[in-house]
Amino acid sequence: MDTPDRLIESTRELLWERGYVGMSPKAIQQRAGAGQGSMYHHFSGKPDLAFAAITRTATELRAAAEAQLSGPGTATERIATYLRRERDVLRGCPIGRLTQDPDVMADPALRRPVEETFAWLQDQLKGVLAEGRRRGELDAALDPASTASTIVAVLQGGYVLARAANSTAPFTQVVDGVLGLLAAHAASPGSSSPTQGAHGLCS
Amino acid sequence: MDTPDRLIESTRELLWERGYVGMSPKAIQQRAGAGQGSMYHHFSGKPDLAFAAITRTATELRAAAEAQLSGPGTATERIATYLRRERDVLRGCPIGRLTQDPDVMADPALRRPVEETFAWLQDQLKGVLAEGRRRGELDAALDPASTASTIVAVLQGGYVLARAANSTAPFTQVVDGVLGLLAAHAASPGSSSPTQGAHGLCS
DNA sequence: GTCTATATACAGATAGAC
DNA sequence: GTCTATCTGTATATAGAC
Repeated sequence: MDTPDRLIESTRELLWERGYVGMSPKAIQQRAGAGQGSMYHHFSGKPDLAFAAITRTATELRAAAEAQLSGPGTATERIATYLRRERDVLRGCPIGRLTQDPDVMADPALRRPVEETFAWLQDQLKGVLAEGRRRGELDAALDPASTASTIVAVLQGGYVLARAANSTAPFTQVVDGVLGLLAAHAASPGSSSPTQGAHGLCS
Repeated sequence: MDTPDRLIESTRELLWERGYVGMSPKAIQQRAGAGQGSMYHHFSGKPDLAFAAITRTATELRAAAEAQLSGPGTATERIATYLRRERDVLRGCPIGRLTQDPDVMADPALRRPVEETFAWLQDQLKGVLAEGRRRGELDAALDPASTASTIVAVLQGGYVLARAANSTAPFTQVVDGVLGLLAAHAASPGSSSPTQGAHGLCS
């Protein structure tokens, strides 16, 4: 790995652990084993490095989600694969945490990949759910868009609860819960769906 | 409001906006209209002030939740009142955001009120759900504990999605979604509940 | 109680030698 | 490309006068 790469990886880790505000250039350099001059030769400064780090993390996250969501199996199975893949639950979501970082949200360039990643993820899930519905795997009354949002919200909230409790248990619990809900919306063979309202997993 | 109070309020705001890591003593003083010496006379330093601020915020949050959850109405109605109360959605959750703050989570004294608030909230919701079930308002198969966790996760995830999108719409959407789910678990009059698994809102 | 002075370290770079 | 100054400002206090 060359120096720019090590600097980006170092920045990614620190961004995940401490956020943009809690990360100093010095810490980036030390973790990367690079000098001051080296860092400023390859990058214009902290925002530039953060941009490279965030976009790389976002790209990886998309690639992973895409792999799991486009694998074999029913819609529900693929979503289960995605939600249950191995995660560093107690470290939190490397993209979701940036949402709380005032300096990231204040900078349009840094903010954009965060916003786009969430939009993309919701859209992917929506696509999988819509496909499941078309194939007759899922209840025709289920709304793909709001269900997708709810799944992402449960995921992000699961991280928060896990960190608050310093335990992965709440994360596992809510993920199991949302998957159970999805299972409850499997189309009953031979019966066109009943159910009420127009909301998310319930609609 | 006396000087210590103004300092605590100032700290609460900064903690909410910028987090512990992003908040300096100088900023606290300026916002409170207090001098350096004054701040260090009343508080031993940044951690001491943060502790006062966090516990105050936690206390207020509990009082508000308790008021809404113990009001009149069915279990579902009270939870709807709680979830739909006015919130500064785009500012995020003042307690939940601390979960991402490395220096808060590393300090047991600062961490405890965060952990306890989430535990308390889940327990309150669990109580309301259990009561609703006892009264026959909710499906007997619904699990109060995991449903409570899911509700809190959706709430916290809703904040994340809202901040990512810079819009309150995703928050409203997921809150409506989870309330719709709860409505779908209203005990059907005269029919003992069907449904599958043992998970959260679905169980 | 509040103010001003002082202090050490770090943040976040820039400049120029090698 | 990398290293070593150098620089301005802030972080986070402590000390002592008033």
